[in-house]
Order: sequence, then C-alpha cells, then structure tokens
Amino acid sequence: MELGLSLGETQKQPFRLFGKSNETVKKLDDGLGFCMGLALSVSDEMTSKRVDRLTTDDHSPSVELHLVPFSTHHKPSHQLPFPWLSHNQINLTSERINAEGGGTDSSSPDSSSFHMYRNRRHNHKREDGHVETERDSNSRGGSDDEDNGLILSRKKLRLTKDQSAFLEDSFKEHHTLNPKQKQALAKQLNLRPRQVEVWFQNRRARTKLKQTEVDCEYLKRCCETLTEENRRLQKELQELRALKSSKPFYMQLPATTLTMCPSCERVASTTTVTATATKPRLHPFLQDQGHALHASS
DNA sequence: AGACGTTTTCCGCTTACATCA
DNA sequence: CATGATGTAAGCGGAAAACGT
Repeated sequence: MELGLSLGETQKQPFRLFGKSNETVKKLDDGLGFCMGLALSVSDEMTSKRVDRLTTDDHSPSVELHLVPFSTHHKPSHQLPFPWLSHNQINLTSERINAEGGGTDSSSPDSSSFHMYRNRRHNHKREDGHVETERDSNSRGGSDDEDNGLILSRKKLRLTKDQSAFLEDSFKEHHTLNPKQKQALAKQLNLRPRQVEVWFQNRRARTKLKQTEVDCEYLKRCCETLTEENRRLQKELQELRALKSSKPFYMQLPATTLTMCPSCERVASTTTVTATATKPRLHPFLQDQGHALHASS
C-alpha cells in the first residue's frame, strides 16, 4: 500500500495524523494507493468533534483528509461512496481498507472499514440536513436483501430473527462482552463488532428500563398500601379521640402493664384490662404475637 | 510516583427509521 | 393510503478505567 501525502497550505502547520504528532504519514506497500490531502479550512463543521480532536490543538483549523485511490486499477465502481460528505470534506474511497479483519471481500460491505478515522461516532449531516449513518453505506452482510442487491435502498438495519435470537441467547449468558466475545459474535452473525456492541448496550438499557418499570410498579403498590394504612390509622385516631371526650378519664385508661419494644420503641401492652365496653383496635404491633420484642425475649 | 494523553467501553439521552394498528 | 404509536439500531457526549509515555 502506498500512501501519497499531498499537503496544501498545511506546510505551515505541523502535520498530525490521528493524534500522533510528527507521525510518518507515508507508508509504502503494494497494491492499494491513496492520496491523502490536507487542506486548511475553518468553514465546515463536517469534521465533527472527532476529527476536530485530531487536529494539532484546539485552536488550529480543521484538517481535511482526502483519501482517494490513484492507482490505475481502481475503477469508480469499486470505490465506496460517502455521499454525506461534500467534495471538500473527507473522501474516503478504497477497494478495501479493512480495519476489522473482514478481508478484501468487496461483496460484504458490512466489513468495510469505516474505522479509518474513527471507530464510532461517524454519522455526518448532509447538506440537506439528513443524517446518514454508517448503515446508509455500510450495511450488514449476509441478508437476502443484500444478496439481491437491495442494500442501497435499505436505510435502516433490522436484525434478522436468527441474529436477534442468537444475541438474546448470548445475552442470557453474559450481559457484557469482552473484545474476544464481541469479535466472535460479530463473525458468527456476520455483523460488525460495533453492531454487536451497540446491540448489547441497547439490550442492557432495555433490561434496565423494564426493571425500572417493575420497581416502579412495586413502589406504587407499596404507596397504595401505606396510604390505605394511613387512612385506617387516621380513622382509628379519630375514634379514640371521640372516645376520650365521651368517657371519664379513669375509664379511658386501661389497666395495663406497658412495655416498650426495643426495636421500634413502641409501647406494648401485655395485660389488657379495659373498662370500656367498646374495644378499639390496637396498633398492629400490639396485636402481633410474633413481634420482634416477643421473639427476642 | 504522579501527571498527562490516548483509547476503549459504558451509560444516558436522543434521533431516525421500520413496522404495525 | 395516511397517521400516530411503538420498537429499535445507532449516534453523541460525558465519565471512568486501563494503558503507555
């Protein structure tokens, strides 16, 4: 592979590629050829945050990379289009630049290497405002649609049932993936590792959301129960107050032996001798034979 | 040893698209 | 057929951890 480096006015600036300062940009190899052009521009936002990060510093103008094959055997039909990029933005075309081990099988767009300048966060706004994603130009391989050449018309991936089922099974085993597992799954399902990673992230999010809903429902029921309990106690209190105002004082106090529960510090009566004809309901603690106080004693 | 930069991974939030009623 | 609701793939930004310098 040969990387030809074309520096426009950038000679004024120290070149820095992908954060590697003073990195040698020129690489020689056989077969694949690129022309990498850098030009100064402060106008376009396309380069996005990521590419901005690749510039020499926060104040430097954005770097534009033009990667175009100049090898004579590269036909236009072999070039990977990046329609979301305007002509003065990144043009990355190649027969194959595979960063993820997909080989040089051009029939599998899925394994195309979009990861030349970023392993993620590479959607780009077109001039019409439409955000095209990686999916737009790089779909998964292996589907029937793709085999039928319908890949260009598909704008959003839907995993096949088999793929989803396989991922589900895998998710049951472990909710996170290490790089090896990710690679293996991706290879098995003919997806990009990034897709597997995203699927697991979304799956975890769905699981968490469902759990949150369950928790919410539980808390709602608890709240209802407590509200009902509170209503009952209020009523009981009212009854007791009414009783108090209608009976002489000596009749209001039952002759009881009071003990205090060490755990909740509520007072319990162990002997109930009441002078009242009507027996008000006691607090559950007082009725609870199996309360901690009694259990511990 | 500690500071610093880079990379990777995760999460939360959001968007855009596909599908269905 | 149009439309709104829903599900989901995927993007972005930030945080944290690991690692190298």
